[in-house]
Amino acid sequence: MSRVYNQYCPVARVLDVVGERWSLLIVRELLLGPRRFTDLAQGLPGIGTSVLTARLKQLEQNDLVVKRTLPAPAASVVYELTPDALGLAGVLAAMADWGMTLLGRPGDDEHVQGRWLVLSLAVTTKDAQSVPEATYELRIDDDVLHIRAVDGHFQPSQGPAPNPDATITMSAATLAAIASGDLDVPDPQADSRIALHGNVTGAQRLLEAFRGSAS
Amino acid sequence: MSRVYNQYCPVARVLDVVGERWSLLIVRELLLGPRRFTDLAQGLPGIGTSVLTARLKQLEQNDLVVKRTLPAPAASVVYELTPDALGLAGVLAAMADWGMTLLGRPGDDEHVQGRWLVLSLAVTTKDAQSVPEATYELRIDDDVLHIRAVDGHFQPSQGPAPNPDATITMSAATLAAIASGDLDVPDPQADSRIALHGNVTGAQRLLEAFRGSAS
DNA sequence: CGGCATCCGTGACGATACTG
DNA sequence: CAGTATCGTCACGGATGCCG
Repeated sequence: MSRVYNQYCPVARVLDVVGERWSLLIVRELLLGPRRFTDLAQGLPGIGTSVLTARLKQLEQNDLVVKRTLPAPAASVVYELTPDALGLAGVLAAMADWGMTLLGRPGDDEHVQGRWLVLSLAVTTKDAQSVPEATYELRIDDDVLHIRAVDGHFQPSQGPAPNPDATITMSAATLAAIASGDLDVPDPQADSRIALHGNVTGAQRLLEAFRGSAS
Repeated sequence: MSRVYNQYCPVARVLDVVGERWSLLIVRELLLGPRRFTDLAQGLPGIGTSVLTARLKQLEQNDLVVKRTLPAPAASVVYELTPDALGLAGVLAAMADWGMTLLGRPGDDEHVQGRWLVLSLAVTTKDAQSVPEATYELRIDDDVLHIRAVDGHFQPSQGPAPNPDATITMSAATLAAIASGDLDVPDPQADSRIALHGNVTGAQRLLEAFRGSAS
């Protein structure tokens, strides 16, 4: 069993459960929806499969993750968060909030994945109510995910949206540039880096809400 | 330098800075005010002085902690959080919030310190506005700290209060029993475990606000 | 190929002893 | 009191191999 702090303290209890290296990043990955072992591994560059196995087992024992076998045709296994673990969303949100101020611009040898940025931007953006209620599908490099804007906040999920009102296609580097404030949201007609379809003005509002969050 | 994730992700950035073992607990200790090396060590049972030194150095390099030499008579050195680090209060609060649900009751071999509970209770209690605005001094085992109730929330700090409106004396075990919901706040006249002085009804309200937070 | 166990080198951690 | 030095142990990262 893992090292525990043996302190009767809520903060220490949290660290007992998700304080080891990689644990919270696994939760980050699963916050966008269930994932398979291999997909988790490639969303966590450098983790090593044995550590991933160990962490998933530990999270399972603490009822934060369940291993579920997909029905018939897929014949695959996915890991997903339990309702218990959804309380961790607040912790991740607080971390994303503060981490935005540390973000700067991507380093040269640094991994960049659209899902990481989208998740953090979705939970930290303060003026989500300036974005029209709709479903926005985002295609960022190889990632496909979507954001539902409802009740003045965002619900991000992985995968394509069933009925997207708008589609946004861009590279992770471009999204990083927007988040860091380096790039104003340009007129998509004039800028080949961003392609919008469907509800174009809504999509532009979404990107504008993201602009400069990491400054 | 420590292991970093090399991910352009706000959450990973936070973990790069405070993700190692003990780091966040050091921040927890300092959230109640500046502390000396030895006091930090005894607030973090099991840490080992070399690790504490290493963590303090790392936190210093990231401008989260400053080492300050106290004026004349004290001739001592304290560590305190920088304004940058105060953003971490939100992270700790979110962790305390979720950790409360994991807390249960203290284990046999578990360390219990009043300051840990008071800090978490102070930042997570939802109905702080039911407590009269005042300064409450808490003496819990060997810890002395105080809470200012203002604007419907609590500001906890270590040490005695200059002008306490009320004083509460109890053991950490008793406070744990209240937090876990095992112990209703008793009439202090009838219960020798709790001693109240000054604004007794205000102090009772404070304890009632804490009751059952960890259930 | 996805999921996981195993082995190994390196580094982080925990405990204790020691110094200014 | 405020650390540094040392050392045994454990966790991590990377690679390999097994098995459905």
